[in-house]
Order: sequence, then C-alpha cells, then structure tokens
Amino acid sequence: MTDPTAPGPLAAIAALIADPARARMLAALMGGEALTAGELARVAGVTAATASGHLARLAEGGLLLVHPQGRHRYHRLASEEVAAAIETLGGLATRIAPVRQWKHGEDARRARLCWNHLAGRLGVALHLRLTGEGWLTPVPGGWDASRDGRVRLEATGVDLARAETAPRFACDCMDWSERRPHLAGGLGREIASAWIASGWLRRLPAQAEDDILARRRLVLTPEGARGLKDGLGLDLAA
Amino acid sequence: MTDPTAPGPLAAIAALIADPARARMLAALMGGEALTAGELARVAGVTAATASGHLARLAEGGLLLVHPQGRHRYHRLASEEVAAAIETLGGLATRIAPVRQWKHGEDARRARLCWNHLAGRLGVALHLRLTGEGWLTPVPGGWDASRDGRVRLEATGVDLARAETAPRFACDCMDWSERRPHLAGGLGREIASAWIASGWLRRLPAQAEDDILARRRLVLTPEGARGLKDGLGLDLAA
DNA sequence: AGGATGCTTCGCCGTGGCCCGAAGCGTCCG
DNA sequence: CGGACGCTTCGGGCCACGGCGAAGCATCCT
Repeated sequence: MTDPTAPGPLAAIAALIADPARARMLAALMGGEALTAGELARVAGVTAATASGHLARLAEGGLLLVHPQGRHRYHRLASEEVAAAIETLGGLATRIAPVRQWKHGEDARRARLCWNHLAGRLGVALHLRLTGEGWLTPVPGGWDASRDGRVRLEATGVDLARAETAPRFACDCMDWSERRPHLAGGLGREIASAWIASGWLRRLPAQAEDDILARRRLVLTPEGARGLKDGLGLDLAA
Repeated sequence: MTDPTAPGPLAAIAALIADPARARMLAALMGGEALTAGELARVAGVTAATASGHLARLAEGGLLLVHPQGRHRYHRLASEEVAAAIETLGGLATRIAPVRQWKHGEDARRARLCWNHLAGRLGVALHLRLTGEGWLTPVPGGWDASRDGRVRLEATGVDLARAETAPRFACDCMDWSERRPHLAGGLGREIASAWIASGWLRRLPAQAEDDILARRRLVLTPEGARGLKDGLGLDLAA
C-alpha cells in the first residue's frame, strides 16, 4: 500500500529541476564540465549553505555525480540522458514561449556545445558527413570507425584511442534547434575538445547570464573551416 | 533589469510538471485522448476545485490545449513536443531509479502507444520497414509516401487522405525504451487508430493506475500479425 | 602548529503552493 | 422553468521548502 500522495517518479524528477536555483545550476552544467560547489553557488545566486543542500538533493535524485577532489567537490551531470532531458525540456520552454528570439538567428544556431559534444548546424552537418561517407557507423552503444574514417579523423587531431576508452553512450541526442541527430557520446566529446584545443573552434563567452540554457556558443575559426574542408571534405559555406 | 529571482523558463516548465497531481494529469493525457476536467480531477485524486486550478495553470503554461464543448471542457496535450518532453523526463526517472521493472519485460515493451502513435518494439520495427523499403521517406514536417507505399498502407486499412489533412509534425519522437525513432505525426496517429479499429491491435487496460506513465499497452492480435506479414512483409516473430 | 579556505549541518524564519468547502455561473434536460 | 450537473472563483488553513547565519569538519598552505 503505497502513499497515494507520494509524488510519482515523473513529478519527483521534475521537482528537482523546478527550483530556480537548481535549474540555474543544471543549466550551468550543460556545458559538460564539472564545477565545484562554490562555483555553482555563485551561478545560482545563493549562499554556499543553500547550494550545498541543493546539490545534495540533485545528487540524491541521480541527476548529478559528485567527484571529491581535495577540499573541492566537483559536480557534473550524471549522464548524457540527463542532459538530453534537460535539453528537451528547455527546448519546450522556448518553443512554447517564444519570448526571446535568438540574438542573431543564424549565427547562434550555427554551432554550439550541447552537453559536451557538437550540436547545432555544425554538429548535424558533421554527423551527416561522417556517416554518409561510411567513415562512421552507429553501433549499439557507440560508433564504429572505418579504416578510412580513422585516418581522416586522426588527421584532424582527434584522439580516437582516448575516445574509445571513454564510457560509450548511444545517445542519439536529439537537437531541438535542428531536429536532427548529431554526434554524441565519447567520440563527440573527443572531437569537440580536440578541435577547441587546436583552435579550430573558439568558445564565445555567454552573452546573457540567464540565457535559455547556458549553451556554449562556438565559432568556427577560419583555420577550422579550412581544416574541415581539407580533412573531411566538409564545406560549410553552403 | 529582470528580477534575478524570477524562475527561468526551464524551471517554470519543470515546476508545472513537478506537482504530483499535475503530473498524474499529464500522464493520463499521454494516451493522446482529450479528457474532461472532471475525469482529470478523478485521475489526479483531487477535488474539482483543485483540478480546475491545476488545469488553468497547465493551459496557461502552454502544456495543454482546452476545447470547450457544451458544459464539458476537454483538455489535451498541446503538442507532440510536449508529449516528447514528458516522455523523456519519464524515461529518465525510470532509468535513474529502476525501482519497478516492467511487469513482464518483453511483453510490455513489445507495443504501446506513445502520445497517440505506435511505439515500442512494433513502432520501431514498423518505422524501419516502411522507410527501409522506400515506402515512406521523412520530409521536413511530415512524411512522403511512394506510390507503392500508398498502396501497401491503404491495403492495411490506413486512410492516407485523412492522415494528410491532419496537422503535420516532424516529431521524430525518441522512444526511450527502444532508443530508436518510431512513426509519429498525423500518419502515425492514423495508422494506430486504423489498426486498432480493425482489430489488429487491442488495447490493454492500464494495469496499475499510477504506472510510470499511463502508457497504453497494446497487443498485436493474430489477425494483426498476419495482416502485417501479408501486407507489409513485416514478420514480428523474429 | 595556526590560519585560511571549501563545504556541510543545524536551527530558524518567511512565504508560496496546495488543498478544500462554499458560493457563483453557464449548460443541459425534463 | 426549476433542478441537476460541470466547472470556476473565492477565502482561509496548512505544510513544505527555500533562504540565511552560525557553527562544525575536513583540507590545504606556511
């Protein structure tokens, strides 16, 4: 005999996201990096005491993973599915209340980081190209790279070996602004970080602190555009 | 200068789902049918007065559409994206807290109604078959049926003309139990209702009232299995 | 050591929300 | 027309939850 007033699992999860402070924390974590409790407290605009309580609840609820390191406690989203759920919910919010348009429609859509892989137009185009050429094929739980694909990707600076040691996730994370699958999982993460490291992509600082979700806007640098065209035959001018 | 304590859109939407009574209402509406305020009050386990307030908030928040009819007021989910968001969130809940397993794992997964189109194993298999044979190709905003596809589908009792008048939605609604796209939109709806009407599929009564989401379980009848095999070459025995 | 820093626990207060019963409209029916 | 029914609005009570400051641990630095 279960308590009829007990919130079902759906309400319970939603309640975790429903608090403004917690939502700000989660949004901040959508970038994919792990942040300390103090940083999250600042982002959320509450004291350390309050933030501590929130973080405990989020971790307890399974949305966050905690990684203690010295006197810091790093927090990150528990999984790609958590990120996807927040993404979907956030997309719904903007779709329902189209209060604010994208600052510069096309620009913002072009490339961005979702969770921590490439999303937006670039992410979709990349996904299309890599699978279209047979360089990458989705397999249950991850991706399979053809011999040709390995060479191509590694020529762009992507460390495939490292991507393969990372936990695999078959998150065909749906991108609400493009409505097409993009490249997620360990490989997507590796690609994004490699190209950011090599300067092909550059992060833009968050424009508005309380932006829809604290997505990381990205710009493709001229070198990046050249590299993608030469290495992968991906011409983004079109 | 916006109020810094104002809940962002993410938190606002989540808050709508976060209340147990409202969550039960939304879950009940996941079947896709429109329900009256009274029915929803009963489902949620609250008085009509309380339910009225909840429904007003949900409609105000854009999650529900209201359709007054005589002295009744019918409510339904505002869009497929709303359904998808709830679906995703619900999936997250069960994934994180695998409290209760599916009663009979395989059976329950086999076929069910998501929102109001086919989901589960059957939905995915159908999607695969129809697109694999080139009978159906996704186009922005809906589906395109080849000449062959039209004949095949209409032979199974699907009214394509009616499906085309329905509002189109390119909801490649991701199915969390199968993690593959299934057939959504006006066509998906039409297919589901046609096959249910002809007895190929039969609805099962909800087992537990407070089930994860009030998904409609479906069984494929022997006639349905035969019809799918003969008409579409879809053999579900495998 | 001793002190600074990061984080958590505790106790308290304030408020927002949820809930209900009663009353007020609109609609349908005999 | 009167009454039943469906739904909404209003007023009031109640509890949960978010917020803070102070105190308590743990860790790092010198």
